[in-house]
Amino acid sequence: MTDEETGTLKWGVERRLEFIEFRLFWEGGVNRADIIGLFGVSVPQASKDLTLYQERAPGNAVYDKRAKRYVAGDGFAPVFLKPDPAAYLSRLRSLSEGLTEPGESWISDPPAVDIAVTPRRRVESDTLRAVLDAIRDSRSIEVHYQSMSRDRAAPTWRRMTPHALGYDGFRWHARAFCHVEGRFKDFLLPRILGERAPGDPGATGADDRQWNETFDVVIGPHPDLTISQKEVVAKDFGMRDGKAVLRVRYAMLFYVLKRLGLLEDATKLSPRSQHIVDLNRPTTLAALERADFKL
Amino acid sequence: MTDEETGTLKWGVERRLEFIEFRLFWEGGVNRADIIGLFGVSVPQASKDLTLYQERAPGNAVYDKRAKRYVAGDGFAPVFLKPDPAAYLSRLRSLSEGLTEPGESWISDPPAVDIAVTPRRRVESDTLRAVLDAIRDSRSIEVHYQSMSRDRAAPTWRRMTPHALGYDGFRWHARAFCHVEGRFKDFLLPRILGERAPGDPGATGADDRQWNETFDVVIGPHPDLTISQKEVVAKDFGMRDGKAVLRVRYAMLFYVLKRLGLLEDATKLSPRSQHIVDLNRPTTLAALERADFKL
DNA sequence: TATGTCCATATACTTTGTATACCCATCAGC
DNA sequence: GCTGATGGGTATACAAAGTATATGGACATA
Repeated sequence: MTDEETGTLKWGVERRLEFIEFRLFWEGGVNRADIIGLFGVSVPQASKDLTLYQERAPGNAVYDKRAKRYVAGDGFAPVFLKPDPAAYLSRLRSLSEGLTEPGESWISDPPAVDIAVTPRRRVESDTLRAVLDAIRDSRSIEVHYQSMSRDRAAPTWRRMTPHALGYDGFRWHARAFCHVEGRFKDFLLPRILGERAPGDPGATGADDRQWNETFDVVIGPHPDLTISQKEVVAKDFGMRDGKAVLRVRYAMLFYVLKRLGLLEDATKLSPRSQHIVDLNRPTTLAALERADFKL
Repeated sequence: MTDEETGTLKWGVERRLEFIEFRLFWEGGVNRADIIGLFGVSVPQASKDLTLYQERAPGNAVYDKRAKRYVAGDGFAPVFLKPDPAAYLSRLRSLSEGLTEPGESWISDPPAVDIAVTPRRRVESDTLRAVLDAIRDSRSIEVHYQSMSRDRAAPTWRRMTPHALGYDGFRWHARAFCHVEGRFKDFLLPRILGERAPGDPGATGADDRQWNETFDVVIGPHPDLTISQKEVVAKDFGMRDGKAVLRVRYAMLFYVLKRLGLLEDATKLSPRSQHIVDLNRPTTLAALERADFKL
């Protein structure tokens, strides 16, 4: 049986058809020139691709003679990708932050975008590789770590056994067993200044209770909002009966609360900027205590 | 001149070599089976690719007979990609959040990851498309918008002319001229429940002063930190002489301040969770006022 | 009307990739 | 120490995908 009969396409061809569909859906149209520019194929090949796309997805692409390009047809139904707004916006963010090459992202003329970024120390390639290696092989490494302890200014070498990565919304950290203190801790990747000496592990991820056990944060709309405002906030956060439950690892609890603005007593903050409150604050504070974060 | 002489590679081949390099660098090794699995090529072709990679990047790949796969050589020097830890972590995040297909991301066995996410109402495909179209074509649309005004509970149809997108760290919004109020505003994409009736624009992006003009936020370490802690924070944020300047659009000022924890008086917050303060708070408050955010 | 642009298609040719077969080295298990 | 399983390399004949080049058509603009 040939490829043509089975409908199977070569990887490269499928990527191009996917690209055509992406452009039709999100960018309002596609050109032979677009295909040529991105994939470096010849003019006739780009024509063939467009023809093939029309065979595989009838009605999706119609030629707009005025604009001299294909635009999405009325009853557009994606065949090669499941269009996900979150995925598109994620691409747009990567592109805007310079993490993706313009060609790679498939977005031709991105809209004007601004992102509330905050400048942060960067992570070194070697650091990330060393941590990933240690996690993969279940081994320990020594890291030259710049901690935030009250008086120790200079970075020190400490052995640790990482088993996971965490992201708090700003920075990445390694979740690791600290051989010096004999307990699990977070090591911020940007504060690791060097790494050396892979060795035997001190503990496994299964031993990390704070990582493996979760706590339920219960949130609700800020009490000072009007009834209609509360309804909007409830929809924003997918609340039912005025509340929503977030299941969070103890090891991530501090970060989630900080991100949600719930570390302090949110009822005392202006509802204009703080839309939600913690409906179970005493329990949460106890959980934070258990998670080793003393405020 | 042939391709072989110029060193030019077909798009598909180059992707595969890039993939080989990616795996060598970040994932500790690569296999024929990996290439076959991801790109659907035949066994001999995968062999050829590995051979070709070794020709193009001598010494980067060495065969580990024990592990039966290629691993990165000692003097590994990337040829097909510039390894960027931020890009890798961004991929990892997309993968963990389910925004990327496992195959597409090139990360074979991702480490355990947790991300401090917060549940949010989703954006509709049609909404995003309509807004992107309007931005691209400089047109207006009517949106069925659920606003947060104090008493208006029901969503209303309002005409607006979007010219940019903004991301506050949590949600995306359209920066747009509001035809009802006759001024530029932010429309949260998840609160747009419907869209219709493209029409003439009400104003252009160039008219949006709050978007086009910027304000400098000056930050410094929290005064209650010890000297050594301040040094760490200074390095974290790239401060010089105890301060750093962030240039921010007025239209984004509120979001940036919220993200940095600087909406309230940060000196009154615990330095344990709030590491930085606004060194110019009165000016910032005036700027917020100018940005139309009345706290 | 002339010109430029963009799409489509045809032909002859090159490159890339497949299917199949066979060989080699290493390792785990008997 | 043999044996089979696994993973890599390579050769040959063939299929497919893609290129270069040329030609023609539709449409917008000057």
